[in-house]
Amino acid sequence: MGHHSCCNKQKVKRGLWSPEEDEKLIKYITTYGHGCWSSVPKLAGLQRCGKSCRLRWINYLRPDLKRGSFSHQEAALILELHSILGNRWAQIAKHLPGRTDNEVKNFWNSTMKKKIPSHGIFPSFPTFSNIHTPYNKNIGSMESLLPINANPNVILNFNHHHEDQLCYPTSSPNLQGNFHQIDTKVDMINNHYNGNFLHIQNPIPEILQPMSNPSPYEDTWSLGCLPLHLNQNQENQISKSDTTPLNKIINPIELMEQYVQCHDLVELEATLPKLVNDQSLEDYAAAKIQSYTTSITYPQDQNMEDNQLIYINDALIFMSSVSSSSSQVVKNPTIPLGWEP
DNA sequence: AATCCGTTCAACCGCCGTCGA
DNA sequence: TTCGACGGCGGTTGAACGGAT
Repeated sequence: MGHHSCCNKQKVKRGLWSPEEDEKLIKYITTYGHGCWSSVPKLAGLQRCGKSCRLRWINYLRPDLKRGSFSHQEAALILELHSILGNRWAQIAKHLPGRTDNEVKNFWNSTMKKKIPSHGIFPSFPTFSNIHTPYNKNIGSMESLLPINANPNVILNFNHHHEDQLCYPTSSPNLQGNFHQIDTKVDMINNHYNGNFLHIQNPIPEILQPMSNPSPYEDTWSLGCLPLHLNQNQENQISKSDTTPLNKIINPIELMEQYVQCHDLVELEATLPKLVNDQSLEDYAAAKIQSYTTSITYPQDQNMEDNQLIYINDALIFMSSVSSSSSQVVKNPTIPLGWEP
């Protein structure tokens, strides 16, 4: 187990920091600044390695840190950003004033991840965390592009009208926006893989638009849906993964491919922005979450706050409905018990 | 009161990218 | 161009804590 070079030269203390050590570090940094971290321990009179000092300062002692639990708005923002950026905690934390990457990561792993149904129905909002893209070095094969069940926005609807038909939830403006966003993500993936995947029209093709315009909540996940028929392979794949009708969710990429095959879509590359590098993704993410950040910074903006709460409500309601395998339509959404940040 | 067990989160580890000699 | 120092990041660990039994 090799230690960082600065730790090898001297005997360093490890483990939890004592109040005395904290005091020394605070005193030194507020007086002189950290400069070169490797020299901080010696100059501050600490038996720690520079890296440990840096971590302690950044994650715990910095005066601008916001302590305490995460707000609904912050949780919503993390959810959204994670769907865009994957496990890039430092990037996510940049949009959360006073929060550190470590804090966001811990919050995700201990609170949010846990509350997402563990039976694989839907690990998170559509995420890049298991996609090998220029933005995320994590993985693997094209098979892992998006796991079956990964997309809450594409579900099989088993209500009275459309049994065995695949439906997009379409009526919630917030989710509509989210779905639109997925289109762009898919296009980003397409671009990265030299257009091997379909290209999707933007705006969304008419057939994917709401079939009616019901109230924002009432029919979010069960009505106003578009029937799409599955081939035998998809049916088999779904039936292997889950036996609960409402929980049937399929790979959105496959769905889109099938959609294109069925409707002979013409490629409309020019209609979508080309987001192929890190900066583009950052810009995209920044634009996408601007309203959230604004509201966090200026919580008195009630409209913004409402929008965020509606957004997280949508997300949480869906998670709740999926995990409970209930086909009941949620008419008066509230954050389910235990989902408070 | 003692023990067990699950959760949280501070801290560590190892890897990677950058920079300067 | 190479190499070492360093900062930054994400994944993981384990101590501390709290609730259940």
